[in-house]
Amino acid sequence: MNIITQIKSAASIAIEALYGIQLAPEAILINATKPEFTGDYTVVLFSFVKQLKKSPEVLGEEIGRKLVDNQPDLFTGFNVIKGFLNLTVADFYWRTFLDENAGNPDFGRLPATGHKVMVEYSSPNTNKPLHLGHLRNNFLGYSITEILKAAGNEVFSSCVVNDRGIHICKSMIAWQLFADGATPESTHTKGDHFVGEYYIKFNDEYKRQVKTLVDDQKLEPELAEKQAPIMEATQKMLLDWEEGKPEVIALWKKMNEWVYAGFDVTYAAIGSHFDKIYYESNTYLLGKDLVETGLQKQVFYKKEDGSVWIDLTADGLDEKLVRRKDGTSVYITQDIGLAEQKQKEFNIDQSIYVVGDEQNYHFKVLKLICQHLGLPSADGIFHLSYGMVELPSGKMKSREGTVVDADELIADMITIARDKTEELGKVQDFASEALTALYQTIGLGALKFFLLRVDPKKKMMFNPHESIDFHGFTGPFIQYTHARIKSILRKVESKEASASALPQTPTPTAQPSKLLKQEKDLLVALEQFPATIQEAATEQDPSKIAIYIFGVAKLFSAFYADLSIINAETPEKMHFRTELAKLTGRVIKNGMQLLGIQVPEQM
RNA sequence: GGUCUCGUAGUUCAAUGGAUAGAAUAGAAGUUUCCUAAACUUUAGAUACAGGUUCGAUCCCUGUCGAGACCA
Repeated sequence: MNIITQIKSAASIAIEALYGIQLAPEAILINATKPEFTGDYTVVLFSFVKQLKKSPEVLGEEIGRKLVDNQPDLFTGFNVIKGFLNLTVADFYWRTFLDENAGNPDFGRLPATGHKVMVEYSSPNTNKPLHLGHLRNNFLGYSITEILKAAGNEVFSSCVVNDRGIHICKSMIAWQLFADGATPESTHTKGDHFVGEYYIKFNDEYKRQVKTLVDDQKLEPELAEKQAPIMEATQKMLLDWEEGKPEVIALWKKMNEWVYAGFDVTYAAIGSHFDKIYYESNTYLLGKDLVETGLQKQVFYKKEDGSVWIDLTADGLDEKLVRRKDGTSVYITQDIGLAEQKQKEFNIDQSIYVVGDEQNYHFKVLKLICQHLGLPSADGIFHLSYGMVELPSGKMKSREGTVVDADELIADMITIARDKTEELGKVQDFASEALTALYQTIGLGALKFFLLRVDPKKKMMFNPHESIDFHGFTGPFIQYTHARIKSILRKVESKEASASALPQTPTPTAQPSKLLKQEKDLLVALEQFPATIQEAATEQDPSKIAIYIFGVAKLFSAFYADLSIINAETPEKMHFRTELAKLTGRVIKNGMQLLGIQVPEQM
């Protein structure tokens, strides 16, 4: 039981003893005490002033006195300022906490909940390479998967590959027209980039054809867009694909393979991993049966033209089409089918979709329809909606060439990491493979941390020239802190090794000294790790972890600047601080792991 | 037009209705005989505007202005 929970229940017991009124511990508000006041944690008294009919000052005095009297080994002092009861938690508590957890490699991990969760993320199109927006998606998806695991859930990650449809056909047509048999191998191009180039070629040619039709044949723009020969050919190819025409299918498979080979490289670099991959070419017909079920259950209704709809006006939305009059299904039908499939396949309680916030409406509708249909997992559908990554020039637009390519960005980050590291000149003793790995760790660490440190729900700004820093609230700062801790621990180890060669003198069990501010601040923060994981899992927000770990690293740096570990005043202090450094290093490592970021032993 | 989201230091981000609104960076000033200065310390700087609810509002409600997304 963590300290905040203990304070809540202790306060609840004290209040009942004093006033005979039962307050649920959860109803008591506990905050960390602000640094300008004495104490560690603060009970906010205002909320029960009315119920207990006493002034906040009197309440504070009485409750504070009772707490200290009841549990002198937990509370060693209190003071009341306005409506705030500041409590000082005993050194004994913090020392015990350290003793109990310094040797636990899984510190922070919560007990199993028995819940099964699926996290769907990444979901790329097979007609172009990944960009900065995908990176936010991938990092979030990976991180939330790790966080939910750490919070005790069984988690499956999945990815839905959008491998069919008109946009794929565009790349295919352009390849037929312009490639002259070129392949990624023959051009030494990464497969996804190779296919992406033909998607761009399609758009260029298409634009040209539309312009010609408008200028020369005076067609209306809308008509020209439909009648452009390249577009007509693409539409025909889509029909051929749906009919399974062998040469179209063969081309489609070949180009998709190129793209997957490219994606694999990127996924390996960023560490994305999926337990299950769904391909839309396999799943796009799912949900057709559910339309019939919905009609039978009268959740859906048929219009005169034969199209099928659901009326969501009672839920504050509008009417939504679920099957066209020609019998073809729409996007959402497939998603309903896939939701059902996931539930059947994995028996999940919760299904999380990491998808951009432009689809907020879509997922609201999806969940409502599943609920109306009575699908077992419907209430567990959760849209982890994240904001767009914006550039100083505005929104990224592939048509305008303002997308930040994922592979290029990653390569740039690694180069910057290399340059900065070489500048500092601390890694002469590294082997060259170790250096390569280090640059990758630092470069990706900087990028991942930058994208994960802000609330996913909010849109964020990325300035390619300024955003990535290696100082302050960044991944590399935290990695550096970890490297320093490891360095100290190595030194302590070698010191102990040489000391143990000498005859042992039994160390007298000295009375533990009073905790210094730097030591206690760090301990108080470390104790919050499990609670922070719980919070990040509940709110599905990795930024909670990022902010927390940064705070820990900063406290360690302050501690490190003021107090020596190896040359501590007494052996008892040296041992205590070594354990403290060990646990700090572990929290940093485990916490960064939840963000998908590695930490080096040395940098 | 309808629905929704967002406006916080120069900039990028925090803040379950609680104390004097926190960080980082950029700015100013310091710290290296001592465990890695990618660090530490000090300093200055912000809630778009106008009302309302509350003991207390960045947070809840209404309106105005501004940015964005979605649905037609």
